[in-house]
Amino acid sequence: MVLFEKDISETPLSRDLREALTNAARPMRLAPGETLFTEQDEGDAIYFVLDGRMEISMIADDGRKIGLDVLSRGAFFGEIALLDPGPRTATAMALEACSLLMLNRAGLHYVLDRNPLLVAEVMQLIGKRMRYITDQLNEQILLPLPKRLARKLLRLATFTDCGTRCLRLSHSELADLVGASREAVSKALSAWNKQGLLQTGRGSIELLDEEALRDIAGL
Amino acid sequence: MVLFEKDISETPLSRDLREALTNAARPMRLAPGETLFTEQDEGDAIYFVLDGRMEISMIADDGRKIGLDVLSRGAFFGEIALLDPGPRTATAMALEACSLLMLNRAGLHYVLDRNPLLVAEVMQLIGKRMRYITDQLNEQILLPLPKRLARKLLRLATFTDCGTRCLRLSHSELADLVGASREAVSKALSAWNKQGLLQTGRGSIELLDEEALRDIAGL
DNA sequence: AGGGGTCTGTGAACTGGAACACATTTACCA
DNA sequence: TGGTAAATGTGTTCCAGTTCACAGACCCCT
Repeated sequence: MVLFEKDISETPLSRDLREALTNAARPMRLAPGETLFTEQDEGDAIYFVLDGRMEISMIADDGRKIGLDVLSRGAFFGEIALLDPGPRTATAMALEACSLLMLNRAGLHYVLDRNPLLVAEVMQLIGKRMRYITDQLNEQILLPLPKRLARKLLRLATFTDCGTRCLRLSHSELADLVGASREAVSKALSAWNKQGLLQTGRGSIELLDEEALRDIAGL
Repeated sequence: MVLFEKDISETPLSRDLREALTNAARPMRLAPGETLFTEQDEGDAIYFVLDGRMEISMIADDGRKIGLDVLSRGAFFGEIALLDPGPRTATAMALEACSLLMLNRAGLHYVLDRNPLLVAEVMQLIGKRMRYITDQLNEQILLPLPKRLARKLLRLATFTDCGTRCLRLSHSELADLVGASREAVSKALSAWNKQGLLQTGRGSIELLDEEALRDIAGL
């Protein structure tokens, strides 16, 4: 599929669902830079991220790449082709070494047949994903670049060992994710850098003043 | 939810599903201009359009309206709150007198409990809807106004009694639907009018040269 | 008939962000 | 320890599309 929620683990799966899925799913690993699938590929599996970061993106006709999301532990992706047989709608690539859990359609139905009570929970998960996608749609269309960027930063930042929140992405990756040019992103970031809202470094950004960023984001 | 497919009837529901839903659902009518629900409303029902046209839209913080779709016979909407309890993500209003079929969450589960074989079909329908939404997301972000507009025209045009394809929407409604200003839409339409691709009239547009439009749309 | 309201056409000015064009800086590795 | 590629900073130009500002056109209503 397409747009993803980092915090699947914050709205955790029920113990039952988690166990059922884990039993039916197959673990797998990807090397850094490895492509799992591409738009138009056939495939009917959903994947859960156990470790590492996966990048989901689409390639436009003119070659432009749109990053849809960067997923880490707890997130899932690939649900569209799982539910509706047909080509994948996006490309999934490992930004770093990743460990995934893979469940294909047969596996899903195996689980649900044996455990009909889980149907409702799965449907709710899907509903949540649809909510998320429509939110993205809005933001992309309605919000000006600074807001979109601030939101992405807040969404994607993860806690480091030293307690600060930061993210490891280049300006151009970030630009893909917010649907803007690399230059525009650079300009915004260096402005915020000067104002002390964040600290940019080659390939990484550390959030210093989340409050102010949230403010810019309109949250 | 959000973005809808006119052609649910082209990918028809199975006879079984259709019957099951019809039995569990409740028919209802809306007067022209009547609002069925608004963003933030509570509600857990999905609706099927039997007759008339429903407009689905979202209101941005700044008051701007984004039209998401205009649905007629065969389409459904409201599936997000059906699957995931929570506020509605869009507003549904009747453009004209409408006749709908309403099915709430309890109804859905009633149907699926009694008829587990339908689970797979329902999931596939949802998957299709997700495909559709992500397509829209792309188009909105990637395509320039003329392409978006031409696609909308082709998508929304319906056959009239005299065999031509036309649509009954004002320029500003159309502008909302393609995420552009009324003026920009007017300019494009009157240019195409002059070139003979279509025939504009107060509140209606008749497609004359679908081939050329498809070409502009990049299809 | 007339008159307000909603549509539609079309200009002119403005603007966010893209595209282009470089100058630096930094990492890394041969 | 240079050398090269990637990542960044910043300015300039350009353009699609918005906003603003009107002028007709058409519609319905009393």
